[in-house]
Amino acid sequence: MTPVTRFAPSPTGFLHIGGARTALFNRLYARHFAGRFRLRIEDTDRERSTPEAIEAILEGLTWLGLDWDDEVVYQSECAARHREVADALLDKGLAYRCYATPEELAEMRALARAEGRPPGYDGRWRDRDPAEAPADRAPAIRFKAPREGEQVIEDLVQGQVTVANRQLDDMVILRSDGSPTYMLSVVVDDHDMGITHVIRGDDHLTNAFRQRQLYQAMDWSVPSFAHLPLIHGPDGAKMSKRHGAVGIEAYRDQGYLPAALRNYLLRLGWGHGDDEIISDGEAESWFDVADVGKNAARFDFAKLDNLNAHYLRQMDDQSLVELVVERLEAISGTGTTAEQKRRLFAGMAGLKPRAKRLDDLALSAQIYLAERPLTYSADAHKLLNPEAKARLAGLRPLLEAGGWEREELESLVRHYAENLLEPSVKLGKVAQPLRAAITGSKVSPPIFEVMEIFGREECLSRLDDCLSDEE
RNA sequence: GUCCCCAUCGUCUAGAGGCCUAGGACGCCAGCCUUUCACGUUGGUAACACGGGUUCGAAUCCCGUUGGGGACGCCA
Repeated sequence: MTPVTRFAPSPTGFLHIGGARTALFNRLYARHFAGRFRLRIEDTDRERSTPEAIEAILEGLTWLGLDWDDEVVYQSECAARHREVADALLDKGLAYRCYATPEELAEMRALARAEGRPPGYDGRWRDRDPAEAPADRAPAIRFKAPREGEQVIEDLVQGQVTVANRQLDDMVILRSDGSPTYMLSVVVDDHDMGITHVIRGDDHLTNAFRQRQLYQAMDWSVPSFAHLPLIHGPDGAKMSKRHGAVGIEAYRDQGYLPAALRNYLLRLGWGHGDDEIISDGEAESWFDVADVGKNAARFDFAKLDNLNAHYLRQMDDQSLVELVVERLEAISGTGTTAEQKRRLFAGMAGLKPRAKRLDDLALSAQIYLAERPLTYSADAHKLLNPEAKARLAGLRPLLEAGGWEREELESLVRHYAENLLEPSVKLGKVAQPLRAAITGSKVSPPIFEVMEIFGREECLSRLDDCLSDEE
C-alpha cells in the first residue's frame, strides 16, 4: 500500500517554522515510498481563520518548494459530512446530547483538579434520560468514549504509547450550534482523504488517543501515526514569537534560501550518518519518519546561516543578481541600470563567498551600484590621509598608461609600492587607500577585480574625485 | 494537579553491548592563505545528567532520582 500523507495547518496565523518542517517530513515520507502528499486547510474555526492566513500558508509552502498532490481540501466545506458522521454515532448509541453549561464545565474541571483526577467532563449527561433535557438550551453532541481498557498507539516516532481510557473524557464532536469540532473533523477527513500516515507535531499525541477511539467507533481502519518532537527556541521552550520565530516569509525576507531551510529543517531531529549537506534527491531516498529522533531540537540560527552561505555560494550568478536587484529595488524604490546590472553580474563571483544571506549580499552589492560622487565610510575616510593620497597621486599616471586586467593591475600597483616608491612599502599600503577611493569602503572584494569591473575611465574619475577632495 | 514523552560537546547529531581513548557539523579559539573582509585549509576546545542494578563487558538494557518538554476547551 502506497502511503498518503497530509499537512493540515489551521489558517489562524502564518506558516511557522515547525509547520514547515512537518510539511517537509510528510512530503519526504510520501516521496520516499512513491506515495502522495496532500494539503488540507483546517478552517473550521470561522472566527480565527482568515483568507490572508490561507494565502500565507500556500505561498510559504510553494516558496519552500513543498508542493502538494491533488486539490487542496478545505475542511469547512466538509461540515455536512462531519455532521452526518456525528448523526451516525448518535444512531449507534456511541454519542449523546449534553446540556452542560460552560459554568458547569468550569466547575467540573476545578473539582477534578482539586481531587487529583484528570480534568475533564464528568459524563453527567452520558446516561441521563433525554426527557430531562432543558427546553431552553441547545445540546452539544459528545462522544460516548469507552470507560474501561486502554488505547495503545504504535507511533512511528514515539514507539508504543499507552493511555488508560479513564484518562480520556467524553469529547464534544458537535457544538451546540451544530458545527463539528476539530476532533471529529480530522478523523472524518483523514479517513475520507485516504490518509494512511498521520505525521504531525508532538503536541497532537494525546489527541491521537481520542481520535483512535473515534476510528474504532466508526469501524474505520486506524492510520499509522508519527508524532514529531517540537522545535524549540534557543532557550529550550516551545518556539514562539519572542524567539523572533514568525512566519516563514520572515525567513525569506531575511534572505534565507529555500534549499538551505529545507536542509536545515531536515537535519533537525533526523540524521544520516555524518552527512550535513543533503540534496533533495538524497533526502527523498534516505528519509524515513521512523528514523526521526524523539527529543525536541533547539533552533540554531548560526547553523542555518552556515548552510545558507553554502547554498548561496553554490547558486548561479545570474539568479543571484536577480534576487539582489529585486531586494534592492524594493528598498530604494528606484530602478537598476543596465550598467549596474552588468557590474553586479561581473562582481557576483567575488561577492557571494562573502555573504551569508541575501540581505547582507545585497548590502555588499551596493558598492557596484553606487555612482559618483562617492560618500566615504568613516573607515575609508581615515585611510585617505595626506600620505596615502600622495601615493595615489603618484600612482595615477601609471594606471592611466597600464593594462586593465586584474592581474596587470595587481602587478603594476605592487611594482609601484615595492620598487618605485621611496621608501618602498607593502602592497597593502597602496591597495587599501585605493580601495577606499574606488569603493568608498574599507571592505570589498579584491580591489583589482573591482577596478577591472568598473573600467579605467570610471576608476580614474573616482581617483580624481578623491585627490581633488581638499579636506 | 493528572497523563504522556525526552535526556551524548554551548547547539544539531552519529552511536541499536565489546569497533568509543565517544565520530561529524555549526559555534568558539589558534595557525596557514592574503591588498581588506570573507571563502578555503590545518589544528584545538568541548558531551554520554545522577544513582543503583543486569553483564566478563554499558553511552547503548532495566529501575529510581533529577532536570526538561508536551497535552489536558463547545481552539485547532
